[in-house]
Amino acid sequence: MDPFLKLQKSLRSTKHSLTTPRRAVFEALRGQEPLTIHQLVARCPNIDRATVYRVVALFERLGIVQRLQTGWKYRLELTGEFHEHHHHATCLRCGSAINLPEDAALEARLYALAKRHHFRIERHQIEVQGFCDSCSAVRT
Amino acid sequence: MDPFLKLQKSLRSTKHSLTTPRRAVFEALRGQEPLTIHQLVARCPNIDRATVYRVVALFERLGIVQRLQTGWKYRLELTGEFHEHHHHATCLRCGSAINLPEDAALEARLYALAKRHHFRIERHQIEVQGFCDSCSAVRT
DNA sequence: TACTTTTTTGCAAATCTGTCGCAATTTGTA
DNA sequence: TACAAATTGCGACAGATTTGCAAAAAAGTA
Repeated sequence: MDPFLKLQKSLRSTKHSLTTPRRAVFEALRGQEPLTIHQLVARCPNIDRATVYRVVALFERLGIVQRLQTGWKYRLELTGEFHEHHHHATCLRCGSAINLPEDAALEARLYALAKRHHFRIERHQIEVQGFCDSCSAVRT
Repeated sequence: MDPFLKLQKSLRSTKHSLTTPRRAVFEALRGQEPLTIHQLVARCPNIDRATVYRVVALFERLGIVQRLQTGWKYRLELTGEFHEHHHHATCLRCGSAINLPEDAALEARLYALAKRHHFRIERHQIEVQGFCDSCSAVRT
């Protein structure tokens, strides 16, 4: 389903409207990499900083956006519903970030683990740090 | 090995001393759940906010502490070396954070996935959001 | 369409967070 | 104990995030 329609639907069903600022934030986040709030504000021209914060808060509440801790500062990105779900692997040596695709069996185990602890998962993120192919070689 | 001795060793080997503030921060973080910086400061009586920030920065550099994104604000906790490794589940409704224990099979799958992508994992974190037992009930 | 009601937004002010310089205090060492 | 180096507390600050409120935009209704 088209992410845009999904956004509309998600807003409608919670009695919110699809306004210009909300559309702008959504578009800005559709790019490849997760953005810092600073970058996000920069990519939403003519939209007040306070409004961007308010839209992000709304989107987080609706499960449209999630924040990740990448090193020092957090970054924002669309959740799996609006963006292909994947995991993030960051190289400790060169700093590059690659995406690891979803793995159904892995997710299944995670859900089972949570269930054993009476927790119902709605979303999840997996972050790994290590060495990418080329840096693995260099590091000996 | 006793976590405390480990801390001493870690500090010594990098020419840092085990001072009162550092001991206090370490103790505060040994509790069950990860703490927000605000909670951490509150649990270190008579220790200046700036000092707590400085200790946390030092501990992060030494790999003693790591920061997690649990919902809205980040939280701090001891790394696997000083604390048993586990995953975090944050309730979207009440905001509480619980720990899910390590699951060997799950980790194995994650490592295998990374290996298929030529990435060598050194560390990882898994964060899940959803509803805790009591909030699951309320939400119906 | 014209009018009313409800949501959103922009702006400015207020509040938090995290950082920095520096003098005073504590720790390590001989 | 005395000296040198490391660490802390305090006050001041820059940047991040939130809030109140009036204006603007969107939704609902006749």
